[in-house]
Amino acid sequence: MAPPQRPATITDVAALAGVSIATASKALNGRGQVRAETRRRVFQAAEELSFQPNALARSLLTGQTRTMGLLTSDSVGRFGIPVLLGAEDAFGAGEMAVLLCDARGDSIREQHHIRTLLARRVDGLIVVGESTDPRPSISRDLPVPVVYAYAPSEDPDDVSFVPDDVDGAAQAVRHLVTIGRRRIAHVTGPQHYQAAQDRAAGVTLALEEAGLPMSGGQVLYGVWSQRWGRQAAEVVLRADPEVDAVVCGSDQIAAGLVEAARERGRRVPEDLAVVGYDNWEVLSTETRPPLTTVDMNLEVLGRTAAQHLFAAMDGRATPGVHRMPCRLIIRESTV
Amino acid sequence: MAPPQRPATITDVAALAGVSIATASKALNGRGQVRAETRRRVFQAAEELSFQPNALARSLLTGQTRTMGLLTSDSVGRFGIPVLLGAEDAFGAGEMAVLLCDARGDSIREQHHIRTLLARRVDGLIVVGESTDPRPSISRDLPVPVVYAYAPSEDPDDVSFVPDDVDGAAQAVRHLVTIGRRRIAHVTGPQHYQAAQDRAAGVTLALEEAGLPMSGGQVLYGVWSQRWGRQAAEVVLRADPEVDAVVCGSDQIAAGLVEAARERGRRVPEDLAVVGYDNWEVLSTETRPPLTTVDMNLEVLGRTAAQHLFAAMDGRATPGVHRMPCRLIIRESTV
DNA sequence: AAAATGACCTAAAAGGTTTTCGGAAACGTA
DNA sequence: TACGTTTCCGAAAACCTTTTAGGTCATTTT
Repeated sequence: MAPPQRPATITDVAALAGVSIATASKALNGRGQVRAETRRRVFQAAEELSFQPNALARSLLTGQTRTMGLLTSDSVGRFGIPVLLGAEDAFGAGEMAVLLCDARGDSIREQHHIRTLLARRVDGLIVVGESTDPRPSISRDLPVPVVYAYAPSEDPDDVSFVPDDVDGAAQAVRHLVTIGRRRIAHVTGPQHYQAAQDRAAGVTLALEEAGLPMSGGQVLYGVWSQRWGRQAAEVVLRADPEVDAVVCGSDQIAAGLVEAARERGRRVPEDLAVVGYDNWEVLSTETRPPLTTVDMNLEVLGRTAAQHLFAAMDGRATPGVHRMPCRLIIRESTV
Repeated sequence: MAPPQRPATITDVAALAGVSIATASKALNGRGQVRAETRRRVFQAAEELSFQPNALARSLLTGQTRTMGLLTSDSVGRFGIPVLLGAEDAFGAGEMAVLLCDARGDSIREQHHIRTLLARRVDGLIVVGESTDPRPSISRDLPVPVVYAYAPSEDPDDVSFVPDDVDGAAQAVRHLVTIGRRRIAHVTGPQHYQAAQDRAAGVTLALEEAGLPMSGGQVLYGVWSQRWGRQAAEVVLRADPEVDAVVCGSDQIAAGLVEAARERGRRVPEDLAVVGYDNWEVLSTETRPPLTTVDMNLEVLGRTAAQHLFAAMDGRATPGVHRMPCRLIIRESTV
């Protein structure tokens, strides 16, 4: 009556069904020759004992743990989560488990995590960065495949997935051109960020395509904050009072810029169209008006990285930096 | 010369050191009697082969995986992450690993995750909710201890850790009273949320303590958005034009309320002091002015939950709902 | 009737580690 | 020399599952 303290093993099942261990295993896994009646008995016994095969024993034997390590350097949140969800989707639901480690930007801690993950015999590793700046490779001498997401590896022989920021920013500009804007400025984060450089490159490229100058004559680098967005509004408006659109390097910057621009009497989007970046919904849908913004499709990126890790575990890896397309989300901040 | 394809086992180490497997194991783990010279030889062999004990085999034998499952129902982010970090801290760095599962609010998926986590023989489970509303217990008949964080279990025999929202909101009001505010309103989320009720109760309690009425006569329930904060600003100002402070149920509401109040000519904090809730830094430090807000200490909560899980794994559980203190972060939105 | 086939099942090995128990030296004591 | 003690080490069991290589029996073929 009382549920067994020790979980049931296949030995218990076999005993209850009156067969050998081997037969029980084959019946449960649908392998080998086993009579229908026998199979039924085994299943019934397993049911009765609520038997759950011990994944450790199985893994020890097969050499496959069906577990991947997810190594993040940021505090997981912003980029780690979409990768996690994507990874869960990529392998059939619950097939694969994810061991999560946060190195908190400390490479000693990272090394330590790598060691314990390997001791647990994970089948593969996904390394998620906190920015798109290239990071040192960890793949040297590792016995399992590694895929880098968001932050690419410095080693071109590794497999990396990053958002195509150049194209994302270019899409934003093309959209603004389409709706008739001609004096377009660009406000973004610190110049030393790859993301800031890429997005600036995309803006520049698309402006050249359209034969337009950059309003204010140059990209405005700053920090990734709302505060800088507010400051930048003044700079932009002073440099070119006729400016009719701004592409921002992040939704935070855009939110600040919109707020400050409205206070200075510019209507958004009528006088000034504004585009953000990240589609961070808590910001981009709550500003007034809601922001047109570039979505980096992080869930798709995460899922793709996971799928690729799966492929790499089968020995089918395609090295290099893969740039994943972004998509423009059009809301009311651009007509 | 070439590094071995197959990772080294203790058998390899023992062979290289010229001892038996048992001796090698004892030497490496510092157990049993083994001569210093022998121990040295074993360690050297292990080093040379960069031996890393197979955690699967060890777990299979000892019955301890040093792994816990973290089961979230929201999309991990907002509440799951602090708990994860706290959990990592609670067990010595890297001692314990965390298997992360997101049920995405689907109880079928949750059941499935529980099964696979048990099959992997996790030592314990932490269940993280997305609101403080009580949730169904999963502890019935589980062979491992379970601790609930943020959302308590409906079963009072389970162990739950939740923020003390009543006291958190009361702290906010007491602070406002201290700085001389006398007409205090409360704007919060949907009434059916436990969090909204608790915070409203805390505000009411503290107002009664101070012998003050609630500005507007009643709590304003709405939704947890910035948009509602903006609407609520008008309601509050119309209901009591002399209102001098508002306690908000979330930073999002507070951000919207501050923005709208300023547009209607009220200076914050001179004319109207505003307190948020959550200390969601991306919002609370970036508004103008930065928000005084209630921090739920989620990392402490997570760490405590993890420590308690550790205790429960040793059979020392203290059932019940534990309310963890919040702390008021004072910034410029209150004088 | 003997041999071959096929259907169904089982014993045993393998995977890597820890632990228990006993054995073998080396040494001191009577 | 015989015996007890201490110190160190090794054989083997245990954890639980999957798979391989046979083995047994009934049925069909020659």
